[in-house]
Amino acid sequence: MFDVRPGTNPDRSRVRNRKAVLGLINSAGQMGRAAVARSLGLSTQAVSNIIAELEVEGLLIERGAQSAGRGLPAVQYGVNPEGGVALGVEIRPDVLLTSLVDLSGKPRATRRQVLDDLSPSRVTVAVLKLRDWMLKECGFTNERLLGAGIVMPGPFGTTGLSGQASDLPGWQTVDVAGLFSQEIGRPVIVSNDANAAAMAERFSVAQGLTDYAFLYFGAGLGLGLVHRCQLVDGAFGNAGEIGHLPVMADAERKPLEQVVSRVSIQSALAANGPLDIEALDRLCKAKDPALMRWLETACDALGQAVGVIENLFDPQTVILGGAMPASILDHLANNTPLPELSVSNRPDAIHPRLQCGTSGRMTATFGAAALILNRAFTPQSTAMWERPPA
Amino acid sequence: MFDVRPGTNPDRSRVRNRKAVLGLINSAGQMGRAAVARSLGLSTQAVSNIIAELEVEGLLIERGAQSAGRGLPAVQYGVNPEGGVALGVEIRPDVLLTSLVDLSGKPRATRRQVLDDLSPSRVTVAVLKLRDWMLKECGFTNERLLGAGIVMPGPFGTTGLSGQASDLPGWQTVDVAGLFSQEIGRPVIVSNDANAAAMAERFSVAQGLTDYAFLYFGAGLGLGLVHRCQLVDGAFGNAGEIGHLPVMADAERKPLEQVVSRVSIQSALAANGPLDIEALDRLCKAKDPALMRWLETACDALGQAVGVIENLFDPQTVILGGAMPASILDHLANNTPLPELSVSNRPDAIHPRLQCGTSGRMTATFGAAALILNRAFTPQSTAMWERPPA
DNA sequence: CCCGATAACTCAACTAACTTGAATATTAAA
DNA sequence: TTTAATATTCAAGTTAGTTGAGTTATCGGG
Repeated sequence: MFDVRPGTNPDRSRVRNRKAVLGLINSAGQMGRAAVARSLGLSTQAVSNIIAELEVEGLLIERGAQSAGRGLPAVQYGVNPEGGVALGVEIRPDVLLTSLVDLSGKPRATRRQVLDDLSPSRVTVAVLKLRDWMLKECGFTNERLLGAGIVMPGPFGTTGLSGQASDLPGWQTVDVAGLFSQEIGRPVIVSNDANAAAMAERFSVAQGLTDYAFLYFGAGLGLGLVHRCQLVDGAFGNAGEIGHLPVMADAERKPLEQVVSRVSIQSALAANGPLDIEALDRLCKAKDPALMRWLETACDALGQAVGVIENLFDPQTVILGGAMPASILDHLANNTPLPELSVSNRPDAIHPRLQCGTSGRMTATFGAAALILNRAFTPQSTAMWERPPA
Repeated sequence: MFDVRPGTNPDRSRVRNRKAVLGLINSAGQMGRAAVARSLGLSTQAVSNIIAELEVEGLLIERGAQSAGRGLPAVQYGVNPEGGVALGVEIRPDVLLTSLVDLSGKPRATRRQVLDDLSPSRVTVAVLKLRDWMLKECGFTNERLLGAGIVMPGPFGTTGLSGQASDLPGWQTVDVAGLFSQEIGRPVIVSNDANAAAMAERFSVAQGLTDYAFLYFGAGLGLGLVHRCQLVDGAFGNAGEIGHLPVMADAERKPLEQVVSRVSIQSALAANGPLDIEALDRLCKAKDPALMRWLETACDALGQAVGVIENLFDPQTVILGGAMPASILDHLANNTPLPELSVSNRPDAIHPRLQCGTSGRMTATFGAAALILNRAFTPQSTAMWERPPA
C-alpha cells in the first residue's frame, strides 16, 4: 500500500531536495537560489546545482534578476507551467471525466465521455486514448506526463457504508493504482473526490496554507483534510465521510448529506424537475423562494458541521467547493452561522473560517491531477509507516 | 513553530536513518541487520554501520543470534531500555506531575507536586529539581535525557473555547517550548493531554498501528489523532477538541463532555460526594445502580462520538484511556453500541473498533514523555510546511 | 556424515550529494 | 568614490551510502 522507503540515501536525498526546491518556488511564486537555500537549510551551492538541473529539464524558468536592497540582485526562478502535466481521471458510475493540468495547476484540456461499460479493462483503454488525445491537443510530449490521479467513489473496501448506488461494479477487488500505473507507465495515485478536490485548492485558494478542510459537493458531501500540506486520508483511504454526520435540521436529527447536498436541493426543488448547475445558478440569482428556504436550512446545518470539523481538526480555514454553482457556494460561505464555541473562533484569525474554493462539475477531475502535482512539489512524508516483516 | 528543514544533506540523512532503524527495531521488538536493511531500502552495510554506532551509544543491545531457515543466523538487536529516558511534565491548574520514562516506554519514576504558585518561573525551577531527583533515583546520567514533553491544558492561543477554568494563568503569552528547552538544554515538545496520551499508546496497545484515535478522559474529554504514526494536532495545536461535539442523550442534544467525562460521573453520583479513581473503581465493581445508569447513557453517547471519529478519520481503531478506572473503561469499550453506518464497520476488520488503552491519573504525564520517545523513533515528516520568507 | 545451497555479515574501494572557503560580480549606502 | 552587503560560481573536501568480493555459519539433501 505504501511503497515509501523510510531510509535515505544520496539518490533519495536528491529526489527529496528537488521536490523541496520545486515546492518552495511554486508556493512563493518566484525565488532566487540564495533565498531557497536559506529556506531549506541547504548550502547555496547545493541549491544552485539543483536549480540548474531543474532548469535544464524545463521545470523551472529564469524570470530575470530582482534587486532587493544592497548586494547583487538575485536571479529569480519560477515554475515553468509547460514543464510538465498531470492526468486527472474521474470514474463515475455514469461517466468518465479526464483532464490535463499543467505544472501551474491550470487545466489545459478536459474530456467527458459517457461509457456504457465501466469495466476496468474498458476504462483503462478509454483513459489511454483520452490521454493521447489531450497530450496531442496541448502539445505535450508523453515524457512530460508526470503521472495520473484517479478519483473513484469511496468508500474503498467493504465497509458499513458500502452497497450504495455510487459504488462501481467490478472495481471492488481491483488494484486500481497497480492497474493504471502499469498501463500508463507513470506513478498513479488513487483517492476519492473530496480528497482530490482538496489538493486542487493548493493551487488556488489554499496556496500557502498548510492545514485546511475542504467540503466537496459531489454525489453527496465529502470532506478532504489537509494537514501539514498532506492529505489525511485515513488507514484505509476512507477518511472524510462526513455525509452521515448527524445535524439538527427542522428540529430533527438528520444526516448532513440529507440537508446539504445536490440531492437535497433536488428534492427541495422537485417541482422544477431535474436541475443542472446552470439551472441552479439561475435560480439562485433569481432568489427563487424554494431555493432560499433550502439555503437557510443548509446554512444552519453547515454551520454545525463546520463547528465539528474545526474542533476536531483545527484547520486554518474550511473551503467549500465542488459541483455547485459559485453563486450557491458564495451564499453558503457568507451566510452560514459559525459556532462561537470553536477553537477556530479566534480574534486574531488571519484566514476566514469559511470560504469558497473551486466550483463546477470538473472540480474533482482537476483534483485528481492535483494529487500528482502535489507529489511533485512535496517531499514524501517519510514517517515510518511500513510494517516490519512478520 | 516548525523548525524542520525540508532539505536533506548527509548529516540529516544520518539522523533520519538512525531514527528509522531505531523505530523499526522498536516496533518489531528485535531484528537483525539484514532485515532492517530490507525494510528500509538501505544497503546492509549502511545499516550495519548505523547499528554499530547505536550499539556503542547504548541505544541498542545485542540479543543473540536467531536462526531462521538456511543461512547464517542473524544477530538480533533490540532497543536498550537503559539507553535513554524522556522527561514527561504535566502542568495542571492544581498540580505539577512529572515522570521519567525509559526507551522501552516504561515509567521509571513519577512525582506529584502541589504548587501554590504556577507562574512559569516557579514551574521551571520545580521541573529542573524534579528532573534531577528522578534521574538520580533511577541511576541515569543527565546525558541520557533525550528531551522533555510538556502537557498543558488546551486550547492554545485565544479561541472560542478560552476562558475556562482549566486555563493556566500567566502562560498564555509564553513561548513554553522555548522556555523549557532553554532551561533543560534538550529538545522540548508541547502538546495537550489527549495528544500526548495518544502517543503513549504507541508503546502499548497501539504498537504497530499507524492510524488510530485516542479518547482521553482528563478534565473533560479530549481526542488524540495519529495518522501515519504522526500526531494530527491541527494548525494551532488545538485539534481533537471533541468535548463540545453534540450528541443525543436523554432525548436531548448535549455536548459530549456533559455526558461522557469525569465531571459528568461526579454529577450523576453527587450523592456519594467527591470520588477519586479508586472510589469509582469500587463502585463499578459493585455495580452501583447510579453508576450503571450513567454508564448506559455514556455508552450511547460514546457510540455516537466514535461514529463521527470513524467516519471523519477512518482509523484502524479507537482507544479509550485516561484518568478513569480500568473497570469503567472496560465497561465502556465492551458495551458501547457502535454505529453500523460507519466506514470502520468492516467485515474483514483486524482490530477491534473500540478498545482500552492506558488508564490512570498519570496517563498524560507518561504521554508527555512519549512525545519525545516518538521523536527518537520516527524520522521527522519532512513535508514542506515552512512558509517561504515574505 | 558430508557437501552444497543459502543467508548474514564484513572489508575495501567507489560514488553521489552536500559543504566549505576563496574568488568574483553587482548593487546600495556611506 | 569608497565600502559594505549580497549573490553566485569554482574547486577542493567531507560524509554517508553503495557495490562487489570474500568469510562464516546454518540447514538440508544425498
